Amino acid sequence: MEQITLYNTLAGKKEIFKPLEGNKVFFYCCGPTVYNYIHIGNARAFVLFDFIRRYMAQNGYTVTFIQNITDVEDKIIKKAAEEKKSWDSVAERFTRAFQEDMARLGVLSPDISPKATETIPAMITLIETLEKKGFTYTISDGVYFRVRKFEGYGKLSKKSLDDLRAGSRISVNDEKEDPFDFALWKFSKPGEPAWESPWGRGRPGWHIECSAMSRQYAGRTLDIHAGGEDLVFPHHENEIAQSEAALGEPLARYWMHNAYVNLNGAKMSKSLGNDVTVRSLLKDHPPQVLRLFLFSAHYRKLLDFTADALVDAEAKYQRFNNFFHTFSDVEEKEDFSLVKEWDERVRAFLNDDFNTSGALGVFFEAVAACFKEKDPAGLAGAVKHWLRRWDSLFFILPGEETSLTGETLHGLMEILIDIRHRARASKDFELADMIRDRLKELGIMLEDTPDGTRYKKR
RNA sequence: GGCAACGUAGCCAAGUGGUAAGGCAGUGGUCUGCAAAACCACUAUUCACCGGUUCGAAUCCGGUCGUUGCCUCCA
Repeated sequence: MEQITLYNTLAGKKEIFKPLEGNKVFFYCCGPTVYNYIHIGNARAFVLFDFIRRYMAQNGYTVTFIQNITDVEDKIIKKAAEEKKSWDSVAERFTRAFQEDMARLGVLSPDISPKATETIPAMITLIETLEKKGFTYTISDGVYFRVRKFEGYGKLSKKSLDDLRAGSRISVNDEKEDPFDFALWKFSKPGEPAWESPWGRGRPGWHIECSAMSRQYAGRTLDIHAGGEDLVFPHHENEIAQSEAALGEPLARYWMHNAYVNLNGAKMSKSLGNDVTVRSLLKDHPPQVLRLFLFSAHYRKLLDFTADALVDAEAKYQRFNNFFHTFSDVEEKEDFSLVKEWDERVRAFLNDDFNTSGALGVFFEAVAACFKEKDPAGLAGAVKHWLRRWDSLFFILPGEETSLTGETLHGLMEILIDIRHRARASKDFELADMIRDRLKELGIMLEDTPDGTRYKKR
């Protein structure tokens, strides 16, 4: 079992990761609210935590990965009203879109993927417990959590209620005892989705679902609770408050948060309308390129999504592509002794708070070493095998079929290459170049090497 | 206004006490009919700035400036 160090937001520092019991890891990651297509910033969190989950699973931990789908929420209702559709059809459509985007990005399905609407009984039970302990009160539009009564409020985000109040921009609802009290249960207006509850017909508040689900599916304190940096306050702070107030034990031991993706220097956000969807990016870029972009910086560091950044990621992808293409005749073979040092460095980087950027650097060093070797066949075979193994986790390498497949096509290519060879021999470069240019238009690149001409599909 | 994070070459970025990984771009060369790919050489005596601690600091401490974010739904 690898020893992993990770940055725990709750502790405010890196800590050695130790599951509550043995090698069992209950890992909860906040999922999407399904009212729109996800953007590249959303994808950062999902790609990252899927990566971490799989790295752990491949290294001796038994991971149960839980990721909710928020399928009832104000924004979904709003979107449905705009489109004149039912709220549940909107939720269904974007749930499917989310799952498709994830699959294309190479993100595995969670072990458990509960929907908010399927977990309402557990939420009601939790609110009842809070009510018994005096943490709730009811006003005209819903049941609220009494933030002041929970002693540790602010321990995750390192904020005190008084600091927050000083700079508060939130509009104060006169009925609320404190502006930071939040809704556990919202009463429904006519036409809005509604479930029966002891307090009246309504729907759950946003924060309660993660608390209820993690309890229902893990049954105890989580080992890891993860999400984007913007969820620290108030979402995760509120989850902690309600869970710990109700159950008297920690909600999670380790809290992990990824930094944002900015768009040309400013925050990318669905609500600001400057988001770039994964769906649109996948039209022009293979998923590997998007993942290379996402892995290019440490996850706790801000990533700026720019045209240059995408060009950079494309170039990295091409570098790998050229490597596999150049050594396409070399058979992959397992020879760990040749790659041992690189492998240890990659592991050291990943074990130190999942430093994917450092790990990528090692991959490129290995690639460069193969190109530099005078007789690289032995090394390249081992590096190819080694990279492919890591790629089951990273998913950044080009697929196997970079050269044309199919015997007929191959035969045709041989003919064209032969004609061009003859043209060159008789110094008919016009013809030779025409063949090369026309093939290029089809996306087939010719390369003249000392061992003859070869081709690849771009 | 309050609270944070970050600031490493033209760009991206790793490195958190022992003397600057890696990728892209650039320049010169090798190879080529010309290319492509690849290789070789060059490209930060220096890590925003100013002090301090230390034998030694990009790395620790204090201050200054700058960027970004959170304080409202948000990955």
